[in-house]
Order: sequence, then C-alpha cells, then structure tokens
Amino acid sequence: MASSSGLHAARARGGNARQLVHELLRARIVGLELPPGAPLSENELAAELGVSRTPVRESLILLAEEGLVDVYPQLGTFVSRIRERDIASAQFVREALESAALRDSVERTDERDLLELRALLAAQADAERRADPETFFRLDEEFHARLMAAGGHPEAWSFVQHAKAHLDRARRLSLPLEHQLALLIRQHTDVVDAVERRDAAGADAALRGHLRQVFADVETVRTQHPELFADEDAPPRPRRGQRKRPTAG
Amino acid sequence: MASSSGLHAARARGGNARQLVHELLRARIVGLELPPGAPLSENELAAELGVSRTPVRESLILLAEEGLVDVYPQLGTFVSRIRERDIASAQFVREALESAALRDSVERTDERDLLELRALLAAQADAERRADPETFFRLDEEFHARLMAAGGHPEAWSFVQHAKAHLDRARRLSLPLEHQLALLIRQHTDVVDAVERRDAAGADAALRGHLRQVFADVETVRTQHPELFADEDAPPRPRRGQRKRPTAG
DNA sequence: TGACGTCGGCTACCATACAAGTACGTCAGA
DNA sequence: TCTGACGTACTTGTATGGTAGCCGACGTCA
Repeated sequence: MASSSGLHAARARGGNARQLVHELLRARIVGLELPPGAPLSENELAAELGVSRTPVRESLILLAEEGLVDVYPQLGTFVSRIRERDIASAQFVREALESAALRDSVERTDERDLLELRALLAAQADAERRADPETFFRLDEEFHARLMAAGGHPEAWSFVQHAKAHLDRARRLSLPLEHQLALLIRQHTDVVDAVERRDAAGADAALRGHLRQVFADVETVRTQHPELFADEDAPPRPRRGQRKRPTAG
Repeated sequence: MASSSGLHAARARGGNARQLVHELLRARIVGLELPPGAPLSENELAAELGVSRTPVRESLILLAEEGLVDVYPQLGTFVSRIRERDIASAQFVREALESAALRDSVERTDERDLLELRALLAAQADAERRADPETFFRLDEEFHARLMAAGGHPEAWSFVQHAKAHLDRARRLSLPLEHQLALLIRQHTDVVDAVERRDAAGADAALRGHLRQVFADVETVRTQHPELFADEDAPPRPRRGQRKRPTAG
C-alpha cells in the first residue's frame, strides 16, 4: 500500500505511470532488491504498485531492451542473470566511451568543472567516512557523468549508463568491502588531478586503471555469489523458481 | 492490405507483432520513408498494419527510447527531427566504440575475418558498379558490424547501431551522389589494409577519417534539406502538420 | 513401481474500452 | 472584420477482457 500511494503521489507530481514503474523496477534490479533469476509477474507487480498491467508491461519491455530482464512468452518474465558476455561488453563500451570523453575533458575542462568534480570527491570521502555505500554509489554515478559532461559529451552518458547497469548489479556486492571505497576515491582523485594538469596520457591511464579495478571486483563477486551469474551460455529453460509457497502443507 | 497480410505471414513464421512493427517502423524512419516531423498515429498505424493499438504503441515507446520519435502526451507522436546534439552525440559514440574495437581488431583479426571483410568490400564495389545505394547501405552496415566482431566485440555493435540511426537518416540523402560510394569503398579498403598490416595507428587514422567523412556528408545534407533538421533547440509545440484533408471542401 | 496422458493454473500477447487532455474549426458577439 | 468562447475530433495514457501456449502435478495404465 505504501508503494501504491507513493507512486500515486509521484504520479500526481510528475511523469506518467510507465516512467515511474520503469525507474522503480530498474532501481530494484540494479540494487539487487530483485536478484537475478527472480520472477516478475505483470499481475503481481500491477497489484503491488496499484496500477494496471499496461504500464507494468511497457516497463518490462523497456527493461528487456536493456537486457535487465528476460521475457519468455507464455512462460514468464525473469530478472536476467548476469552473463559473462554482457559484463565484458559493458566493460568495453564503458571504457571506450569514458576514455574518449576524458580525452576531450583534458582539453576543455574549465575551472567550474574542476570545482564541481572536487566537490563530488569531497562528498564521496564523506560518504566513505560515514560508511554509506548507497550514497557513495549515487555520487560515483554523478562523478562519472559529470566527467563526461566536462568533455562536452553529456548525452553519451546514457549509453554508459545503459552498459553500467550490468556492471553495477555485480559490483554492488563488492562495494561494502571496507577498503574499497577509499581506493575508488583515490582513483577518482587521480583522474581529476591528471585532468587538471592537462595530462591526457596520465588521465587515460588513471581512468582505465579505475575502470578495470571495477571490472576485477566483479570477478571477485562472481566467485562469492555464483548464483547471480548464468552458468551456461543459453539456458533455454529458465527453471521457474519456486513460487511463493513457504513450505506450506 | 499488402502490409497487413505480409505482417500476418511474417508473424506466423517468426516473431511477435511488436518486434515486426518495431522493425518495420524503424526501417521506414531510417530510410526516410517516414520523414522527420511526420505524424504517427497509433490508430492509423494499427489500422494500416492490421494489428491493434497495443503492439504499435509498444513499438513507438521503443522508438522513443531510441530518440527516433517524439511522443507528446495527448497531442501526438512524430518522427523526430534531426537534432544537432543527437548527431554530434551519435558521431562521438560511434567513433569511440568503433575505434576502440578496431584497436583490438588489429591484434586479433585472423585470416578468416580478413577474407570476410574482403568479400564485403567486393560486394560493395559491385553495388557501386550497379549504382545500387540501397544494397550498399546494407553492406556498409554489415562491414562495420563485421569489423567490430573481428575485434571481439560483436555485442557492442548494438550500441553503434543505436547511435548510427541518427546519422543514417541524414546520410541516406547524400549517398546517391555518384562519387560518394567509390570514395567510401576506398576508405573501407584502407582500413582493412591497415588491419592486415597490423598497423594500429594507420587503421585508427583511416577509420576516423572515414567516419568524419560521413559526418561531413551530414552537414552537406543539412544545407540541402534544412526541413529535416530541428531549427531550434527545443520546439515545445510540434506544430501539428496538416492532417489528411487534401484541399477538400 | 514407473511411464504416459490429462487437466488446472499460470504466463505473456493482443484486442478493446474508457479516461484525460489538446488543437482547431465554428460561431456568436462586438 | 476581428476577437473570443465553445464544441468536436483527435491524441496518448490507462484499465480490462480474451486467447494461445507452457509447466507441473495429478491420475491412470502397463
């Protein structure tokens, strides 16, 4: 009910039901609140969110396009398991785009951009002191987006975001590791420092090192949580998970 | 009726109505059969294609996500005009991804990849001799996709394709220029030659030159067909075009 | 005991009905 | 002639009904 009224309120304020449901489900999936393999029923979601099946269905179609859910007609919709290829592809796309944008950042960045980036770094350090990975996650996203904007390519961020969703799902589990946040902030700082020095090669090296660090974290998570990943290449049968039937009998 | 029964037949063979409508509309938009600014009525399309509003609507949502149509609630859906920013963003994304993939191609490409690429070049030359820009367009797409696959990044092609749609809409008008096809083929050949020589810098330069040539063509089209482009940044009112009312009265 | 056929319940897909809102033609009035 | 209000016809957004198909459990038969 809380979700329902909350959505209703948001709907009165802002956008349409589809966008809200889409953002909500996306956040739940990327935040692993809806883990890979979880079944998503149009009916259940519609009932839970207090809307009809239509906006839910349209949201699921968009999520399917992003690769975050798999739709099996007449069978069900499931949060997609993390696939080796998706991860590799996402990493490639992200590195290519952010690196290319950074090249332009080194030339174009002005004082104002640097101030904003520094402010984000300070906020990240604050989140690290408070041991607040959720806030850090948000600030991390904002940092990378801001960096691309500084290079004059704010629109391209949506492509990175698209790819990043797959990485983030896995990465989120590795973030709480206490040493991680400080390390990532250090790497962020290195990038900004190099940009400020107008050191293109240094900035590129720092960024790629950072992104590959993230990539490595994913591999760590993989060994710790193999159930989130797809074992084989193409599991034709999603092996419908146990529906809600809590050992009743 | 032809469209309707054709879709019905395809539907019996293959995918669902949504995918078919999506692909059809996308092809019409990128091929300028549906020019920028054209109104798209869910009802009209549904009637024409012999399906209900639902799959049409879902297709339009996907096209809106790609930036190919603009949806104004309670007002109408229109083929998006070509925007300066979309073009620039698309060019940036494409260049970054294809260039990064090419870097890997130079290291990974084997004899088989080269043979396929050479075969595509030959087919392109054939299309040029027959003055068949449509076929060339398809082969061009296949060439670039194959090039990325040779670098080990076939999945990333979908990102390029996403961005490319905006460029293609404008570019299509420039292709029939008689000298163009030969020039593009020459540039393609230069890229493959450099890859075969394992000349990373040369390949990168050739590819970027090629992609920027394409970008320049867009500017040429812009001066010749300004009506396809969005004059201002954000036209809040789409100025609904005259509905079908052929001077009747 | 094990294999096979049937049936119930679930799914997504599609079609249709209703609601909310905008643009534009028409018409009354100054 | 010009201006402004109103009604109609259109739009997308949302809700709901109906259909085909798949899964899994149950009952039947060998």
